[in-house]
Parts: sequence; structure tokens; C-alpha cells
Amino acid sequence: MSSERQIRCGSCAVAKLCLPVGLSENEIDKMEEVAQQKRLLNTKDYLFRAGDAFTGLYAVRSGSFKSVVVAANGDSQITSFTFPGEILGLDAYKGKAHTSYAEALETSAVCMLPFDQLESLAQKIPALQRHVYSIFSEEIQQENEILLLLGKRSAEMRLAAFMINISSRYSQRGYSASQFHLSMSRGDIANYLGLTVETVSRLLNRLQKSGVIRVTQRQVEITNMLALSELAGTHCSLHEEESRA
Amino acid sequence: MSSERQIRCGSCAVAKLCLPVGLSENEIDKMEEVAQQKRLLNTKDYLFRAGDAFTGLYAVRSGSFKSVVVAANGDSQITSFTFPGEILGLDAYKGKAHTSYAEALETSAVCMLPFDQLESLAQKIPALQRHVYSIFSEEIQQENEILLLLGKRSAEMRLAAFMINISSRYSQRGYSASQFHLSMSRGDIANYLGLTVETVSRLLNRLQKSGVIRVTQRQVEITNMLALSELAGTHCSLHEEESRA
DNA sequence: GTCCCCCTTTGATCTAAATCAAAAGAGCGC
DNA sequence: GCGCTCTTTTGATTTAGATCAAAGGGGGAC
Repeated sequence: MSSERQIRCGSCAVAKLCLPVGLSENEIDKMEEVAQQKRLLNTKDYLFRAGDAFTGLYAVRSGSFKSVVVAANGDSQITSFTFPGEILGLDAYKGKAHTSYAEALETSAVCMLPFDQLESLAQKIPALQRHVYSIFSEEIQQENEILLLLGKRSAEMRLAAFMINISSRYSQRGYSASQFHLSMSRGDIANYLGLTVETVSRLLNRLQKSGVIRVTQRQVEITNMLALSELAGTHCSLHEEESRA
Repeated sequence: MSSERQIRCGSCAVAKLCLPVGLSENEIDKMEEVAQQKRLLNTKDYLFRAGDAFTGLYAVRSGSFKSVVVAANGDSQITSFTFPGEILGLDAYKGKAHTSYAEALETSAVCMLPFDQLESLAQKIPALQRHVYSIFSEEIQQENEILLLLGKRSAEMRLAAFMINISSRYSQRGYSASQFHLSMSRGDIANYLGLTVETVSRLLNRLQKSGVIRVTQRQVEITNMLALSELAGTHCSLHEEESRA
């Protein structure tokens, strides 16, 4: 949990994902002041816990996180995984307290964005304002997708969709879309997808046997992307616009 | 789809839910200019469809809506129901196109809030700005709750939680928490909760037999709120803080 | 009023995924 | 290196809820 303030937004590898495009030098400088405070976390460290006061958003610089909501009776649901360049903590604005906790899945670094500062800066820079809206809106879109997954899809479709989702997020950041390392456990994947560990393990095995992926530990290789997206129901082979139930 | 512009925000029954508190007379006037355009819809009318250009948000004045995302293969998932005083269309900001469609469940009226106007007004009125953030944030919180429901709860728990959710939203608006009319069909409830119509019907019957609710058509009476919230797992009778899996 | 369509209920059967159980790896501290 | 613990896999069994099937309503159109 040491802090450092060396890295500058202008030279940050993930700035293109977490900063709006088209800011002037001057505006980036101001943003840097807001994002001054950094934080380093080890595996299993909490970035924040449910009930913590909301102070601002967090931009992930490296590593990854899981966000988890906990029910009154104790059972918990992972609502999202967050990778470098993505933003964390959006749920807490309303109510001024976090309703979920965020835990590092590996050694990770974040930039803290105090919301009052971000807010007043955004008030002056419309492009930044719009970017903040985009971040919120994207989060909602993503949750809508998972809702569809949990509500309507079989275990296999969920897992296939999950793999494709992770893959595309890695490739967005310039990494290989077909080979990557999962930072979350089978248990985390199962929880996120509304399944059990056993089902995830079996399904991973099945996908491997059918030649779609290759899994060694948490290392994944997608060997047949088309087949995988067909399994996920993402690849629209037939147009069925008329079915609107 | 006729439009009217008589009703003023200052005298609107749901203003306290959709407008930030503490706006000055002058500021309310300006907000009224933004919310000038009204729209009336009949049952099954679309407020917007997936793919429609994003033009702004909609504040529901009366009636209710369902928001639905449609997968590539045609199956669809209701992601939310929206009641008077609540805001619709938040998913579309990023990408500038709606990713879901919104359909009126009954005769309904909305205020259209053109986003460019809302945006520039919010740029001038910090309280409004914060309100917009709140709306986004609340939407994320709500989706997190449904995620928990779909990922971890039994059919009975889901239905109980749904009833309580609807009940509390009605009571927020000053209506009875124990007696209300459902504007959505059993099919809609089933879809929303990731169940089938048959299961919803059977469960409704079971809850009635056990004396928790009384259902006649779409008219619902909650006769034992405590029992219902216990079924939903909302009522925390035991503290089980330690179970963190 | 009558017809028709959709919504809802009820019953029988099936199945995907959960649960229960236990072995086999991996990673970490010492 | 060794032991311990947590993660992952594999197998057998169970079950909640889906699916299939069919019979009642209700409410709007005419």
C-alpha cells in the first residue's frame, strides 16, 4: 500500500483507455493533479470494502480486480472483473458509500481519482464530462450483457461468452486475443457466471476436448475463435429479427 | 404519440423524484425548458428501439416501461422496469445508440430530456450535475442487485425479492406498500427473473397458499411482509459476516 | 352479446446443473 | 525438500426448475 507519484498520465500506458481523447497538454496536466495519488495492492488486498465512504473512482493501471456484492444472508456475487484502463467504484456515488467490495486478484496498481476534484474539473472541461458519462454508461451496458447471460444462457454458453469477453478485453489493450492468463480462480469464474466450480471445471475440460480451447492451469489458448463464439451465441449466423418475446 | 407542454416541472407530481432537491426557481425554469417535450404512449408502444440514435434521457411521468436487451440469436432479457419519477435510456450514452428497447406496459407519459441540453445545463448547475451522476450510479446499484438475484437465488427467493422491490418502489411514491397492481405480465416477471412463466405462476400460487400474499389477476396484496422479506433473504435475522466465499 | 386471442394455470415428465464425496495437483511457508 | 492448505478435477447422485402438453379464464374488437 505504498504510494508513488512518479508516473504521469501523459506517459501512462493505459491513458488512452482511461482518459478522454483530444485533451490539450494543459488539460492533461490538470487531470494529472487529480490523479496524483497512486496505490499499490497485493493479491487479496481490498481496494475498498462495502460500507466504506465513497471518496472517488479508481483507474486500474496494472493487475486486475473483482467487484463483489454481499447479500444480507452472506452469500456474494461477483458483479465485474476490472482490467487496466478500466474504472472501478461507480456504484458508490449515490449514497456516498460503497455497496460492494473490490479485491485485487494479483499485484495491482491504481490511480485514485477524488470525485470532488474530478467533478469540478469535469465542470470546466466538457470533453472530460462526457467521458465520465461514457464510463457510467458503459458500465450499465456491460451489466446488461451479464444479465442476459445469467437470465437466458446455458452453462456452456456462459463460459464461452466469458472467454470471448476476456479475450476481447485483452486484445483491446494490445495483447493477444488468443492466448492469455486468467487472474481469477475457477471459483471466481463460477461465481460470476452463476455456476459452481465443478461445472466450470467440467465445461473447461469439455471445451478443450472439442478442440475449441486449450487450458493449462490459468493459461488459456483459444484455438477456434469462431466455434467459441458460435457456442456463446454471439456469432449471429441466422437473422431472427422477428422473434421478439 | 401526441405532445403537450402544459405540465410544468414545478407542479409535477413526480418532480421530487426526478429533479434534484434545492434548485432555485430560476433553475427549475431552465430545467423546464429542457424537459419541454412530452410524449404519450399506449400499451406496447416503443419509447425507443435497439439501434435508435441516442438523443436523450426520458423521465417517466406516469405509467411504466420494460427495458429489454436482445441477443444476436433473438432471445431477450428484460433488464429493468421503470416507474414514474424514474429515468430511462442511460445505457445509450456510450456509443450514441440504444442497446435495448423500451416498451410501455400501459398508457404512459414521459418527459424527453435532450442530452445535449441537459449536459450544458448541468455544466452550469453543479447540483443538477450531481443528480445526473446519482441517476447513473443508482442504475448500477440496481443492476448489481439483480445480478445477485440471478446468480445466487432460488426461484422463490427471486420472486419474493421482486415483490418487495415493487412494493417499496410504490411506497416511495406515496402509494400503498401492501396493495398494488402489477403492470407487467407473468411472462415479463419470469423473463426478468430468469425463470419460466409456469414457475412464476406456481410460485405465486404457493406464496398465496402459505398466506404471504394474495393475488387476484395482477392485483397483489402482501399480507405478511416480514415473512416475504425472510423468503427473499433480505431480512437479516442472523449475522454471518464471516462467510466470505 | 359473442368470438378470438392472449394470458394464466395446472399437471406430467425430463434434464441441466447442483450437490455430495473424494482424490490429485500447485503453490507457499518454513 | 517437506508438509500443509487451497485449488482443481473427476465421479456418482439428486433435484429445482425447464419443458411439454393442455385446459381454463379475461378482455378487447366488432
